[in-house]
Amino acid sequence: MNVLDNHSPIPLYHQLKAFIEGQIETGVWNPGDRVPSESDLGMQFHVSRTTVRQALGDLVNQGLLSRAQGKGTFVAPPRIQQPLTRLTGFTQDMAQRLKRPSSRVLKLDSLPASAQVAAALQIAAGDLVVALDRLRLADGAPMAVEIGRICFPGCEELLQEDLSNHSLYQILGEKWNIHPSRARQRMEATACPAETAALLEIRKGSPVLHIYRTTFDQHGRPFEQVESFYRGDRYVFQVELSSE
Amino acid sequence: MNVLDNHSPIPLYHQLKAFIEGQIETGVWNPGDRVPSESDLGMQFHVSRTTVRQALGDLVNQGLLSRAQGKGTFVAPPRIQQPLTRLTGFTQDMAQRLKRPSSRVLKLDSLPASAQVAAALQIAAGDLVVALDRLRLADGAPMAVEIGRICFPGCEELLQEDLSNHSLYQILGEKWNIHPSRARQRMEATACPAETAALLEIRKGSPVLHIYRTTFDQHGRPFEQVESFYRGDRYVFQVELSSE
DNA sequence: CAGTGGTCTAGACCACGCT
DNA sequence: GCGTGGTCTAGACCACTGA
Repeated sequence: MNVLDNHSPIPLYHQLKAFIEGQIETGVWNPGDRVPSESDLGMQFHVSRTTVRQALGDLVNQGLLSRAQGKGTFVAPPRIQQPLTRLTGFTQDMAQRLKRPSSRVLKLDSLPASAQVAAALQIAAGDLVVALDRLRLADGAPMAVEIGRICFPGCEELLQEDLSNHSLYQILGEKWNIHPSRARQRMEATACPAETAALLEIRKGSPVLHIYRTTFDQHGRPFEQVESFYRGDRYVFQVELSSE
Repeated sequence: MNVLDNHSPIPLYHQLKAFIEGQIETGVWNPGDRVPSESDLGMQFHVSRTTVRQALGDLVNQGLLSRAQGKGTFVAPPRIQQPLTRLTGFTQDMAQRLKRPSSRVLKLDSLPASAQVAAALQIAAGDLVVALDRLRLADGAPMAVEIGRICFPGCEELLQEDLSNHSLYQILGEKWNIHPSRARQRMEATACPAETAALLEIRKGSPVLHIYRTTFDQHGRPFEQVESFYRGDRYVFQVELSSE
């Protein structure tokens, strides 16, 4: 039996945590098992119940254990924490769904930012931004219309890029070292406007998932504002929510 | 000065936490300020230092305070990474949007689970679940229809509860110690079916945000499967995405 | 009922940061 | 040196669970 070392500079509750983590990692204790009671652990390791509780409390916070009054302390189920929602562009999103992405560029231009876009991108209204509008297809069928406004130092060179066949995010990463790291997204169900409906090959007024996204790079700077219309009958958005 | 109530069923450290949160929310204590020392708080509120530490520890975990050995405990800077998407029920969601939530119970019954619901709740098809269908209103106007299926040991007692005037999640927490901690949500834009449209006071076929959610408690057990229809013209869903 | 975790006390000694 | 938080003890009573 592992014993705790009173003279170690490592606090007793840290040593106890390490012991418990070991028991779980090596499979001695399995998910759903009840771990020894607080008094048992205290006696076994010759520490007070308070110290045991400090160790257990930390592990509960990390999600490794869960407590139930009157019943005991249990090994928590393994964390699935692969969030369903990763920040991705259309290309990667479709790849995850096992669909072949492609694009038709509707507009690629440089124009002054509207007040709303400027606010999102933290620039002045009227500053030049790159406008990139694309029809996005999955396995050759229309999936979404994206209306993008992009702004970063040197962004006007984007106008030379081939954005029909290459992922915007891939180009930004390779040529400008800009990596999307965070995005704020607003989503609602709306009736599809006529012009967009024609591109998506649906009837005007059909339900579409209407998304506004502002995307931030690895330094927290917003570089892109996109408005998208996803066909309601073809696209399901999944998200994992947590209470913390 | 606020004093703690020894005879309240609310633990002293909870009361102390509430006091401190209040000081920060009302701006009496500001980010960067040092809060009174642990011994000071103990003397001021006539509780032991251990109890003070329990309150402070919780608040540090929530990110509201930060500690520095030898220096003191400080009000933490407001978090930038405040995820826009918290796992909440309708009641809390509306409160955050500064709208007054209310409900009309459409159905409260016990019935056998469909195959799809059973799979989500990890039970056998045909096992009894509580069916709770509600029309949800914001400031008195229809906002969403929720079709809920709930299952946990003792769930049939839910049939006695007043679910028109009380939050389901609040009741689950108070009476059964069930706390939503994680949820998986699928969302799409659909045309509203006729029956639901009548309840929402919109035309049949109007765009609605159609959501399927499975909610898990603090032990990782699924206890609820809800299908919701939110009025597209009144509800915007916000989510924060991250690349990690 | 016995056993569990939840809360709480009144101490103690230590490591750290400042002055 | 002094005040801070960090660690730890040896108790106590409570609420809850399950047999």
